[in-house]
Amino acid sequence: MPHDPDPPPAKKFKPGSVFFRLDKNKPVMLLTRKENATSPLDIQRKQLPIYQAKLQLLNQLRTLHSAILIGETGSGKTTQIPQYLYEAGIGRQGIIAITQPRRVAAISLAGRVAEEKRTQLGKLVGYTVRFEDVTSSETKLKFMTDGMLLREAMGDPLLLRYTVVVLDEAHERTVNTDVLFGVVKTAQRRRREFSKVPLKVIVMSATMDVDLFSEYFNKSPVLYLEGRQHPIQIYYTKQPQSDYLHAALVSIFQIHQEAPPSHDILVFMTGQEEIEALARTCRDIAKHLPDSCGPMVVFPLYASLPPVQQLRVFQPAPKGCRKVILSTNIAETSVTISRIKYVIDTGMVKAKRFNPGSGLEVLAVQRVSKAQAWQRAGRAGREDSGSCYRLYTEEEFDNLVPMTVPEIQRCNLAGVMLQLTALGIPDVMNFDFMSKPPPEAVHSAVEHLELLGAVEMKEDQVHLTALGKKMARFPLEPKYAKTILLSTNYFCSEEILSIVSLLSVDNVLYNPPARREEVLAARKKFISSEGDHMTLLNIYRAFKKVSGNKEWCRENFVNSRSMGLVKEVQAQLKDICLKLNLKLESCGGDTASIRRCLAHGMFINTAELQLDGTYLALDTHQPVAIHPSSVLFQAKPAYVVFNELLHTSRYYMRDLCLVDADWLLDAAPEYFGCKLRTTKS
DNA sequence: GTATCGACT
Repeated sequence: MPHDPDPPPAKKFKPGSVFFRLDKNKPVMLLTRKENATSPLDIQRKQLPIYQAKLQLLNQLRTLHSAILIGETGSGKTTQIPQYLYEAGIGRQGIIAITQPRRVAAISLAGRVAEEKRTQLGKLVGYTVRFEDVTSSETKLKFMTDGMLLREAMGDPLLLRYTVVVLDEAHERTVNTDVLFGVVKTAQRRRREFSKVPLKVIVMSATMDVDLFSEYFNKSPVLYLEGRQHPIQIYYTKQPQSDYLHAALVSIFQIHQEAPPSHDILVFMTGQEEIEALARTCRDIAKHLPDSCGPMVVFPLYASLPPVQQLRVFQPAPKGCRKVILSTNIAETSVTISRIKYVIDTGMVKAKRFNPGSGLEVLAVQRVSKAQAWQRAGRAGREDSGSCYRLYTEEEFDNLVPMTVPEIQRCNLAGVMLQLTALGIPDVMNFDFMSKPPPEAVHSAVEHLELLGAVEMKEDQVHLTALGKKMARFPLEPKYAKTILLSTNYFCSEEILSIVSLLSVDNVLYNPPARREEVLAARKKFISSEGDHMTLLNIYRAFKKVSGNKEWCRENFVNSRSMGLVKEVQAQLKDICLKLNLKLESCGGDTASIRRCLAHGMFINTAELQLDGTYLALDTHQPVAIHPSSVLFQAKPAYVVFNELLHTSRYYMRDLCLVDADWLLDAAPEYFGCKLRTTKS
């Protein structure tokens, strides 16, 4: 298909190369691309690029223990390979698992494959994600989130129910996928040692960075598949841009003035605030454009946006009107929008970094990696050829790091280390990670688990305690699991379950900066002088009182979808408590019991008011401050425990609870022995 | 007197 790129509408750009994801010099199994969406399913299946390689692929996969499969989205690899294996009788003794980093992907892929197999979802083809298990004893092709397979591995480290594990989207390098790499590799080796049914591992990835995968899985062969990516013309700026927001604004309107109105624009930016600000600016400018230009609709897109507003980005713009979507990296992988013709890439992203020394995560705006820039560009070529405008020079692009640092190397490892220990991995400190996290991060995670009483060190080996074994049952950060287990001592498990559920769900509260006054007024009636935990609990109680009424949620700036999730999490945690034979009680209005329990569970995060009015974190002696979003911001309590430290302009404590010094001493007498001012003087 | 990218059990 000859490709004639559109002329660049923005004069200050210069064209780069046309973007094809696959390296043409590598051996590729397939070539042509046919498409006919109206044909029956079985014909559609045969028209997928992968079909022509079916026999070749099966011959290889039949004999290999591990394989790396490289292929673009659209090659059909995720839906077809599991079916090919099943139809060829490979792995029939057990289940073929296909893991995904995201729930929606697992669910929709299972639906698609069930349709192709003409069976009811949940029979031959099923899926398992948190809160939803659509499988049965007949299920042979099981789509699941990688977090779910990890959970299953805790009860069955050899994964004996499975004969094949397909790890999809491996290039995303999520924490769970990275841990799973090690878990399946270990299971595969041990099953061979114990002469069990072999476990076949197939790693599927979109990138060309295959050496690492291949090397890790015992030098397994790499198979390449042609995708169906449409060509995308890349443009770079001629000069470096000092202000990417301004550059984005100019580019949007240059495209708007020159391109046909049916061509939608997707702009990648870093966060909610700048997206909302640019959206306002765009709408203002669009109002004052000459009639020749045509109207424009601008939609922000980010994760904390309420669901109703998120759905708007999928509606086609009215005829003659251009759609512009300003998005965070949510549109890189998680949300796919059709009819995008132009991508504008600021080259920036907001991402977590981890400082193993302080044990703190920092959220910082930084440059994207090359792989991420290609991923963004690819969003312009899903149905047809497209263009990507990079708001940086080709030289700047060349200087980007090739790959985003895997998340496992920039996150807090406490949960991961507890999980690995609970899996019975013998030497977790030296776990065979594909990309090793910094040793300091591993050490501080194990120390944290020791302080919580989840593990003990014996002869340089990490051993799970009885408490740790219980903690690992909860799908929570270890400190929250500990707090739940403690709550029976304070007769307030019901309340703690609610609080922990609220804390473990993101974006429970919606805070649009433009409506700040309204938000504050609405929050006022829930505020507790005892801190943020109690305030959250008040909001949750009010939410339940109105049975989750959506109107109430909107009026009170509460995210109803997140609150629904809170309820599901709470039910799941309660279920685990019952299985552990914990006694669940409510303390009613006795909030001191709740705060006592929080003090005990989170004593590592204690801050003490100093004589000069500042606060000191007692574990690190780090000066800290109360975050202005806390309900205790104006107050000066002598002692607080907090959920997390946020490092921005200062070290801010977030989610605070007022506590008594005595409670802390009771909770950890040795730890606080001479730490508290009240005991020192 | 501050800002929360994105997933998952």
